[in-house]
Amino acid sequence: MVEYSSHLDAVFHALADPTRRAMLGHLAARELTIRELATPFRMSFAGASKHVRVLENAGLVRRTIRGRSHLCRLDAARLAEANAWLRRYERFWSAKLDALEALLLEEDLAKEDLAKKVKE
Amino acid sequence: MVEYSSHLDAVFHALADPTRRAMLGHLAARELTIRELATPFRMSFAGASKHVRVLENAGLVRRTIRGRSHLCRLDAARLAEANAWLRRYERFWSAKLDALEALLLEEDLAKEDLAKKVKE
DNA sequence: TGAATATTCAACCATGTGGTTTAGTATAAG
DNA sequence: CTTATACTAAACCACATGGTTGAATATTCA
Repeated sequence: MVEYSSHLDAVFHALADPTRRAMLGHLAARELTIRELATPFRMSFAGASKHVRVLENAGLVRRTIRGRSHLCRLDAARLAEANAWLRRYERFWSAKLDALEALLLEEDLAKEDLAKKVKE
Repeated sequence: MVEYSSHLDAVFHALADPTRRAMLGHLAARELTIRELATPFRMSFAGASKHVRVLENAGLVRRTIRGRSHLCRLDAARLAEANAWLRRYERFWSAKLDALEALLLEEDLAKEDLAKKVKE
């Protein structure tokens, strides 16, 4: 097991993987079992289970064992810590906030286009 | 060199190391050369230089070569992107639960899943 | 010119990471 | 009791990471 000197090490490491970020996204909707978390991904169940463990070790996910199922729920406290760290640099980007908002808007529009494409 | 599917992969990975976070902290005060960035740390100069490279590849630092010195400055745009990602979970740590925000988050997640499907 | 400085590059090492497969442990259901 | 389900554990693999050292390159200074 890796020892982290700061929560931020573990949290940012956990967030640096798209599978794990997507898992957090799904947990934002509701609590999910390991199997439910694993299903959307094209990887072995054991592999997905290891990703959940990384999220759990980073304190981003809490697990409740209920019978043979492990129910996972999001715990956002560590996300708040990461956000607090990032916000210390806010003055460096707030000057260009309009540009960022424009960029995010464009990304949203791109996603909408993708949604349209899939429907077709 | 690692290929990242999203900026967030590279940015969060860069932030997951305390040396690199400290370097960003120093760059928040003023522009610094590689040597100035390296000095505070108990590691070889080449080692520190590699950390700067990671920050640069993540788009967090811009380099200007000036004679034999490489001047580095913070570029916060990618930090803003990371912050924007984190803030989508804000409702989970800020007590106020805004129904509209929750709805928007769920919509965003649906779009992301679609984007992933299209990539595959 | 020659020496010192600032930096990268290349090779190397130990350990970490994301992934797999196979086996093992509980628990639930027939 | 037996079988299916949910999950972890362990062993393994290829490759990335963080670190080192030593040599190479470019620039400045005396």
